[in-house]
Amino acid sequence: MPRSHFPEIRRLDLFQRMQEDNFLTLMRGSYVQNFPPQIELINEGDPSDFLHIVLTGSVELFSTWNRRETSMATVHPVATFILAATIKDAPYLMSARTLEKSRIVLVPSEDVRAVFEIDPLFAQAIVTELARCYRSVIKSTKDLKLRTSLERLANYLLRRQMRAGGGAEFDLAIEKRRLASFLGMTPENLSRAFKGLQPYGVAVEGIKVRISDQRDLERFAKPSPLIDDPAS
Amino acid sequence: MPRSHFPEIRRLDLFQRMQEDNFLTLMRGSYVQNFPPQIELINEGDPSDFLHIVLTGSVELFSTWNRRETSMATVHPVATFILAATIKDAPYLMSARTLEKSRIVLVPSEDVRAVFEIDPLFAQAIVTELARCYRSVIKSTKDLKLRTSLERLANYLLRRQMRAGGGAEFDLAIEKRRLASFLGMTPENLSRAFKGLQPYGVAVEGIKVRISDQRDLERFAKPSPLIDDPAS
DNA sequence: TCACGGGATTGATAAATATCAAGAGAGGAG
DNA sequence: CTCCTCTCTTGATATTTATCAATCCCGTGA
Repeated sequence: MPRSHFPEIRRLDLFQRMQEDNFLTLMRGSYVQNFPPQIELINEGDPSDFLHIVLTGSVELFSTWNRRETSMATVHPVATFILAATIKDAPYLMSARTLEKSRIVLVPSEDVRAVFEIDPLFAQAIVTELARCYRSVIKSTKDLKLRTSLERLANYLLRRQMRAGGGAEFDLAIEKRRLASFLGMTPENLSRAFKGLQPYGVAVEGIKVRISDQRDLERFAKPSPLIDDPAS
Repeated sequence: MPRSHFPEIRRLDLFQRMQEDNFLTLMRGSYVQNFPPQIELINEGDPSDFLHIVLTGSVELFSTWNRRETSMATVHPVATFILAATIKDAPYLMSARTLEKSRIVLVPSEDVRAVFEIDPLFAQAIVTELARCYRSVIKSTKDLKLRTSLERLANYLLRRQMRAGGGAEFDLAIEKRRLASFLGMTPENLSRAFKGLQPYGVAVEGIKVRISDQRDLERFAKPSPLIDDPAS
């Protein structure tokens, strides 16, 4: 594990405030690996041997049941995933695959748990991170249960727009088929949903989205900080 | 806050291993209150002033958006709720109302955060609890996205059955209208879903459920520990 | 340049789910 | 005990969403 990666990892909320020697302990046991696209890193149900950190590329978290599959989240650099399983020493609940060529750090779960027990600041960061993740999933559940697919898409676009800087034009971050799955619908329906948002001033061409009437779309989408604000 | 309640609270995973004086600090600042049924304890969006503990009765966690409402969970004694908001000092994401006459302990969030910072065993318990909650919501998301309403009901019944001891006959724990909302469907559809499970050996009469052909129902429901096992 | 392959779109149809309206049943209050 | 209320159920219908099949589009690589 080359030291050159330490700074960007150290900068993560999770590792920022922990003791230096504990951080080094974690890094010593870790290793970096490059993966091609579409590689399955994790299979749900497997024991959680590693905490993963995405350095470059991107990773999709997804789940399957009875030959169906659904996209749960996409992880972009630099971020960790599968923290809860690591902490609980429980099987992964989601699978993970690379979407593009990706550089991933693997931190042995055992080490994470060991350091967690002796480093109060690390423990605190873990609590904060878990609470953030928990709240984020609750928001997504509310999104799923309280909104129609059209409303979900509208709010997704507004969130994306915000994250892209707030301009009228921005790019979809992920493939449409994946977006469809993430939003809990079929690709066909996503196409139709995009059309359904045209009357509210949404135009899509490839991965380019243009919101021509912000006010109108917001009046339809009715975004709420208790569902759509990732910070709250 | 009468000392008589200390033991049952102390027995909760969250408080079991923490230092005695810290526990007493928390209890000193807390108070118990009795609420009639159908009282709104918490309104989503409010600042999280208290960690709540249900001593008796039961509490429904629910969320609303755009005049729609959905049931998120039911909390039975003895258990805490709204831990994540308390820890993050962030607004509640869910509302809470009593379902019956209930005795609730209110622990000032400030105290919880303060003790959390000085008591490693308490911090550890919080991590475990948050990880458990997180995983439980992930399971519920998978349930929602990967299964039809009929499949969700079937698996819900199997989970209930398990929790009730595994016998062929058991009681529904909650009202059907609430169950419908919890499962993400309308009460009308829940009625039809129960009928739809008759061919698999499910009979319902009021709150009594009877599973006459366990094997058959399981073959249809295809329960998975990664969705349905609360312990995993 | 052109064929290839995979995602995206479109249309037609089917299935799932919600809505609306009415009626049945059960439990609580007086 | 009886009425009243509220939930639950049922049927009819509408809406939403999925499925299937065909075609389009676009980037890739020979």
